[in-house]
Amino acid sequence: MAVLTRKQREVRDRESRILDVACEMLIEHGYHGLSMDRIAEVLEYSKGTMYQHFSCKEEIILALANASLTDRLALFRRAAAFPGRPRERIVAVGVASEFFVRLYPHHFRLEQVLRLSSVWEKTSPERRQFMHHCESQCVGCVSGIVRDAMASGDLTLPDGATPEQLVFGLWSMSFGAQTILASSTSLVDIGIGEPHRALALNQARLLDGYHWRPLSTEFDYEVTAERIATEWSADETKPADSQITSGDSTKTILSTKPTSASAT
Amino acid sequence: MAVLTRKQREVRDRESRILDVACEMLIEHGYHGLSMDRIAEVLEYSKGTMYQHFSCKEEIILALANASLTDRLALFRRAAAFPGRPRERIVAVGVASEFFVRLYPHHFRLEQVLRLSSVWEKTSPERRQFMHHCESQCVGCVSGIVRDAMASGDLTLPDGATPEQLVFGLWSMSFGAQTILASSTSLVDIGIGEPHRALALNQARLLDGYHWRPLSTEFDYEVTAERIATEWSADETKPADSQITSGDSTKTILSTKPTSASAT
DNA sequence: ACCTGAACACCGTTCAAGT
DNA sequence: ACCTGAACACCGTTCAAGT
Repeated sequence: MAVLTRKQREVRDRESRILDVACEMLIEHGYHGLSMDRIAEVLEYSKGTMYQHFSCKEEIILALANASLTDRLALFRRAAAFPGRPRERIVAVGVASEFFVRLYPHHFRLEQVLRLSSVWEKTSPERRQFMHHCESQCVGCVSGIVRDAMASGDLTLPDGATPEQLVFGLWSMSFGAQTILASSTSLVDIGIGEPHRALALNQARLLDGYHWRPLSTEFDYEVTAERIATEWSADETKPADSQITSGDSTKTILSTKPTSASAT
Repeated sequence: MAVLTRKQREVRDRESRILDVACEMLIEHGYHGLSMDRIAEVLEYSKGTMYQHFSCKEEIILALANASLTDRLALFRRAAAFPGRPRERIVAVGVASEFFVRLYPHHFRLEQVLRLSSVWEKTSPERRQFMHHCESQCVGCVSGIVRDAMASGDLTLPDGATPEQLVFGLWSMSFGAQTILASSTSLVDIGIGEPHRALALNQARLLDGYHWRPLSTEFDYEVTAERIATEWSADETKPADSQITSGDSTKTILSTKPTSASAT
């Protein structure tokens, strides 16, 4: 294996330190609080040096998002590998999503910023492609489960409907709920006390609407979700030092090692 | 009624002209393309004058969003007043949403920007409150229909579930789909050819999951949707001059006048 | 009373000059 | 070869000076 030179190590470390500081700034002061000036000032580099790592401010944001998305993909893959009936595996994906937002509470704010066309257009094709790769792989994970369900007879899609359409339903609902949630508009005064639970229940209803067996009225998926959650939580060892620098910090949860067998 | 002085008229006209130009800039060049400098330059006002109308750039964006939201509320109210069974009225709300995105294709980009905490925090309480008013009224429209369905026996919510939870499901799915759609990430290569149709079908499945009668398998809501759409389209007279200046331009569609009776 | 535009503080980005 | 920081163009916002 290639051993990095001292120089290369320095460069890599500096890059991760830039990302760490940028992430903190974004969490603390939002999009407008993130400035190249201030990152350079905190790290005591010159402004010019920043541009050797990232060609523009937007690239930093996309790099941060890609870091979280990599871990999300790992979580989704682990969920898809959950041993159980397809609908239980979908529940596992839901749990994975919840873990993800807990692990990266700031991620949805990154996505919000990146979805602004004036931001997106400034990013590099390479990083964009990586992001799309993660996204389509995540979609692929879920639509794979859908196909398994169809193969096993648990699910029969109506004429004209595709697995992707169903996945789009789950995705848009989850994405919408998380975005509404993240942007602080107090949901409580609209009457939603537990948004995460509300999301899970609505997703279950959507799948019921597709007649995906066993229906949520025939099987208690909430206990499945809790079992998966406690199982995965047990794998969380130490909270770890930094979120961005080393993907290692959360490696334990992200591995796809087999979990205990599930009830039918 | 109070007749405006010449001065007052001038001020009001100037304000609407500022909003018009700002809207164009946002559509054309995105968030970063909107600058106080350039608005002032186009309208040949001084930068200082801008701040007599809007205390900051973000206020302009929120004012634009409030203008569209006012019309959305009118559309939702008209939809809620649709004469038919509750589930048909929900379909009418869906059609209203589609009309809304056609009328204000830029609106979701405004919301995206406003949901950035660093933007939102700079806006005035008055305008924020107006936005929340519109939002909660829209939610209220829909949850009213849900309650009607419960009263008429078309819908029985499971223990612990609230009308608001169901509305949250519809809302998050719609919001998520529109946002994903608006931010250009080509959905086609994920396998979603007609996103709007996919959204409508998924919403129908969600309501089916709640056992809201008649189920989409028992009744063809697509023809209901088409009937409402053509009916409303007939009311669209002239395309009108400006979107923002006069709410009058779209008044015809937005009125809540009774429509023709619906099939059971 | 209203409007102006110079002035200020802060951006992102570049690049000639250093080491 | 790499790093620096002055310089540039462009922001949003303010406010003393005008009319």
